[in-house]
Amino acid sequence: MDNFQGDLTDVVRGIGGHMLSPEISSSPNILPLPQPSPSDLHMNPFGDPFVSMTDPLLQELNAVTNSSHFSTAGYNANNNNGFLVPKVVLEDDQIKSQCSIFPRIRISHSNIIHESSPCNSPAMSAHVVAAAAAASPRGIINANTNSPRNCLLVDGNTFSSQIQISSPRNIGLKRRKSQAKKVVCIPAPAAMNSRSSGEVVPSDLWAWRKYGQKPIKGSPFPRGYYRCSSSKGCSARKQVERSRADPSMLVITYTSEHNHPWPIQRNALAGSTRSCSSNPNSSKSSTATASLNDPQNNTHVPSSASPPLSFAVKNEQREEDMELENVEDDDDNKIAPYRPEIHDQHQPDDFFADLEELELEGDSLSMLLSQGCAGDLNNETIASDGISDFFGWTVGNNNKDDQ
DNA sequence: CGAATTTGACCGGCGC
DNA sequence: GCGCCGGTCAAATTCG
Repeated sequence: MDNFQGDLTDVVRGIGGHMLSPEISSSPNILPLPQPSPSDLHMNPFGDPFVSMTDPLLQELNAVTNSSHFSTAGYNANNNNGFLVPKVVLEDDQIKSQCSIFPRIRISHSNIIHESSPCNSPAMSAHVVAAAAAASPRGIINANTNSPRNCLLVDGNTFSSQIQISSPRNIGLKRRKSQAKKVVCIPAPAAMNSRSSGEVVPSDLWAWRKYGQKPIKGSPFPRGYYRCSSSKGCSARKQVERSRADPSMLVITYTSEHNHPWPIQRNALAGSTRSCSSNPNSSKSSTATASLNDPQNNTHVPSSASPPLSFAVKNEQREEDMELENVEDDDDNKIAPYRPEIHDQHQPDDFFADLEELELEGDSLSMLLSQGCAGDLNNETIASDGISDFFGWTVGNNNKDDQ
């Protein structure tokens, strides 16, 4: 499929394509799609669209979490609309088992719509992991959290989301030069993006310029290094690598913050990746033109079945800050504040504030999906058009916005 | 020809 | 102190 960019566009496209068929978009069973909030574009210094992106489920999650306790029960009976009651699980024990250093809160939330089906069916699972701690002395982040646990099923497709919050209790870990990091784990689209490596470079609203690539010990996949080219002097960087545990997943680590507003139009400055700005019909340098829906072109995606489309987001707290915060942070649930450097924009004071916004006003995904609903919905590649428009991602003829 | 990517070299942190 | 490793630099290459 020429329209498919083998990057984040694919992810969202996949999301939209799976989640929002025309009938779904108009179905009363669809979760309400809140209106976009201007703050959505300002709450994520990393420029990670998924960070501020709140899936519609999060709203229910919020509703549930606002209740007195988290339900650990499974799905309940359908409601009148055919929804299953979302299961919200506080999986603290699980987190503790994962990391004995930091107490964490982990919220799993899922929903099922219409009908049940295996999560590994043509699926879209959003797996959001928010962690404020660096468990590894070297700041290595394990974002291989892509197991399709909880599923939201939309018209036979599944969706799941998880929020994992980690509170830094990094006492005893030796300080190491590190920066605030945010990890996004997304399903790797077809590997057709870059010229030689074939590695997929997810695109987002920011313009990134690759400045290096290194093989990572223990991983068969190299790690690509990108810096923001949306604005000169921007220190934002990201690293893109495939998950060694699940090569079908891409782990994107955002470091530093953008020191400039979120660009209205992508690639306002030079620095947009060729793959993003090039003609989507170009077979050579267009970003991974293969689709998640096209297993034949997914050279890096297991051919068994369409992989669950999932992504995870993890916050990393500066270890320096952690240590400082440890002095005053006696509350396990209090996260050391992360202070982005975008001065003229509202930014959360801490990660929980971030999460709170994510829940309370985070409706980017919904907005995206909403726009996707309003877009061309005539086939499976549909719904992401609105999303792509929103992010300025190149989809089809949308790349005219790049100029 | 300008811009983006590639890739080897270099640098600094960390463990031993 | 040395080596390993990750991250960055910058020249060469490639592309539009």
